[in-house]
Amino acid sequence: MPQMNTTDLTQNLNDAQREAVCAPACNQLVLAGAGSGKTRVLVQRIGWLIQSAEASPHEILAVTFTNKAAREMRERLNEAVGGGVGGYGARSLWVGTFHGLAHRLLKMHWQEAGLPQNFQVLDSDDQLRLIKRIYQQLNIDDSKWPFRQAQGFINTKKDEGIRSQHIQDDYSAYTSNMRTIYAAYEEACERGGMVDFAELLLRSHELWLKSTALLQHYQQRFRFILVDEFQDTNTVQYAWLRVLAGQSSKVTAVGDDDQSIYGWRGAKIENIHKFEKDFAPVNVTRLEQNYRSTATILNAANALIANNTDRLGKSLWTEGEDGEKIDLYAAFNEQDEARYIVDRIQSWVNSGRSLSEVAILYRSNAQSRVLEEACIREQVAYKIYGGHRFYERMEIKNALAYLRLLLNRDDDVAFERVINTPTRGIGGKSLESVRLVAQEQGCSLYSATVKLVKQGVLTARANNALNTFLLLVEELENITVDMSLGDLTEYVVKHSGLLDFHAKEKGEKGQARVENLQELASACRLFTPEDDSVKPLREFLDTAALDSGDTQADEYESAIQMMTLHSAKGLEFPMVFLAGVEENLFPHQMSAEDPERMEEERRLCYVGITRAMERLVISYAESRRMHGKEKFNAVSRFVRELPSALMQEVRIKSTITRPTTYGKDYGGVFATKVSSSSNVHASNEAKAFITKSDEYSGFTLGQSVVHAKFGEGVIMQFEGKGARTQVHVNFPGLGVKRLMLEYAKLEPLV
DNA sequence: TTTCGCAGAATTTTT
DNA sequence: TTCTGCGAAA
Repeated sequence: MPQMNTTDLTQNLNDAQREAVCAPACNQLVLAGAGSGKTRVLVQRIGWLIQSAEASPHEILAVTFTNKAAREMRERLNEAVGGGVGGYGARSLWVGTFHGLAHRLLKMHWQEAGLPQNFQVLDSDDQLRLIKRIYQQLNIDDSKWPFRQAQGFINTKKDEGIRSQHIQDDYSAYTSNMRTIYAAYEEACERGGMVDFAELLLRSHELWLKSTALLQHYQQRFRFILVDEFQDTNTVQYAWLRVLAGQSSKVTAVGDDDQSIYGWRGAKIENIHKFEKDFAPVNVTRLEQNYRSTATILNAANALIANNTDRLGKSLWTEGEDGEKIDLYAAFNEQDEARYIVDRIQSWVNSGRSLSEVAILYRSNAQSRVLEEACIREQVAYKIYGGHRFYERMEIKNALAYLRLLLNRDDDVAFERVINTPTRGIGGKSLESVRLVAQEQGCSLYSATVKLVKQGVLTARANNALNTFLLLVEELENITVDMSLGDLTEYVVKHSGLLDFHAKEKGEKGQARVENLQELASACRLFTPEDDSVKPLREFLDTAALDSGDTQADEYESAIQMMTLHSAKGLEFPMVFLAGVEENLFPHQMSAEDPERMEEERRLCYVGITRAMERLVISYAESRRMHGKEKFNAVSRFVRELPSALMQEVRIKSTITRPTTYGKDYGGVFATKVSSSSNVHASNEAKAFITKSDEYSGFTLGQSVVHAKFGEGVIMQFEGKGARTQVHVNFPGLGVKRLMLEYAKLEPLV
């Protein structure tokens, strides 16, 4: 194995980075600004510990927040330290997410943790279903107490380390109701051997406290603990860490208070402050030199975030160039905004740059649609992140539920999911009887069904349907018992009837679902079990529960990336568009009242700006369709907080390129574009214009037109189709006029 | 039991 | 606008 020496490891670091990497064994807090080489420091710190013989890999624990970050860290460690021959390298060192590590511990020590060996991890969807069932059981009115409220309540409490019996009675109906639901939920999880995300953490924290011997073992083992994204830790995670670290382990916390954007998920930004006290003495290092963005972008980000209070204080700087100013575009509406953005992207491509260097970031997913449509129109390849993750898709969850049932008949959540999927004539009535028996006998739904069928008290039809289901599950297990994981899954998907069921769904949906189910089977074939003490299926299901499955994302495809600001954290792009930067949207309306949430919105904006390496374009729409209604929002306060010296407003007429088209009704000639942003895409555009002109009879949004009476104006919106098309035209000085296109006699202004 | 249609709601989402 | 969930009809 090639041995790297210590100088090699540190020679490419700046002073602050080196200080963090080469600090003697101590507790350290690394405040790492955006783009300051955070991951690198983390990896090199571990490398340094090992190479300076401070620690063996076996004694190091590295914690991240996402599977992706964990994977990346592992890869980079393998490069830096070596893959782990004879337990020396990165393999014997624990790297994982809080949840992943907690899961691993609970798997290893299930007895001490009071869990069945084959406990099942519930994702939030499973959790919600379980809660709904509990409502039925307890006869609670969900119009008064929404399901989501109960789910939020339970998760928040668990995140704070509070179990149902610890909840103080404040004699309010709310608290007593929620406590009852929480308690029933805990009981249901206990009975079914189910553990939700928050429970993984809480349970393993309790495991530390309950089993001193175990705790001591791990305390002695993990002499060095490193935590990434420390600003995102919640109360249990912090407590877990603190207990594990004990008196002697050294903790390195890396984070950025300015990038804390998950407060609404229980993340406690205060944990950074607490860390300094609880782990004193703490060596604090600030990484402020940025290797990502231009000085202009950084200065804008600094100016923005300076409006927040209670910061630990950090100011990014770069040795690099000032770069271009930040463009600000005021769009007429969201359509115009999308068109402008796509237009800019085309110029970017025409100047020889790549699509994959571009990202469009927005506050909420609903914004993606218009952008997506604009991309389709102009034939710009795009990829949207977010939405449903692979393992959360309905068809996949259905398939997994069958698989879960094969391993554990008592998995009530899985049972409920597939008892009538595909529909087999088991409706609410039959299910109700099953639930009743289960409740009376304190057994799972599956065994209740078995009992019920034996008794034969139901109608012949219901009895028959239930029995068919039981037989199906048994048969699936018997036949697949010796199959490989891939064959097993394929068999189950097919013979459970799921494949046909989803294939029958109308539209392209069915097709997509079938493809996803096939994708699942191939994921199973590719799956390599690591632990031969358990069935591969068991291991696969565990992985699926904790992994969102975004691994297969084809990263190398040349396409622009569209995502929410939240999912952009940790990424960087040469060209970034921040779209929809308007009051009520960003900052979001729902954060308007609470100053703390407003600061979080500002941090979100800070995250967005600092994603950009070279170019940043901010846009907002003067009018925007939201929830089907036309809204007029002011430009975001965040824009006003950026120094105007760093900005340039894009002038509509001079900068933006606007195609003029004449539809079929006007002679069937497609005029070429007035200005010159693209030749390459000309044919595509012509194609796109056919649909456009059909819709708009030859006019396009944002186009300048002349009206006989009102004079010159700009088209802001179309309404309706064909002869009944209405146009909204903004005439400077006169305001927006709604006109019937047929009678308005508008002339295009070239 | 299933399916269809209408009313009502509608951030962000690492695990 | 678009999705979800529930109630009424087939």
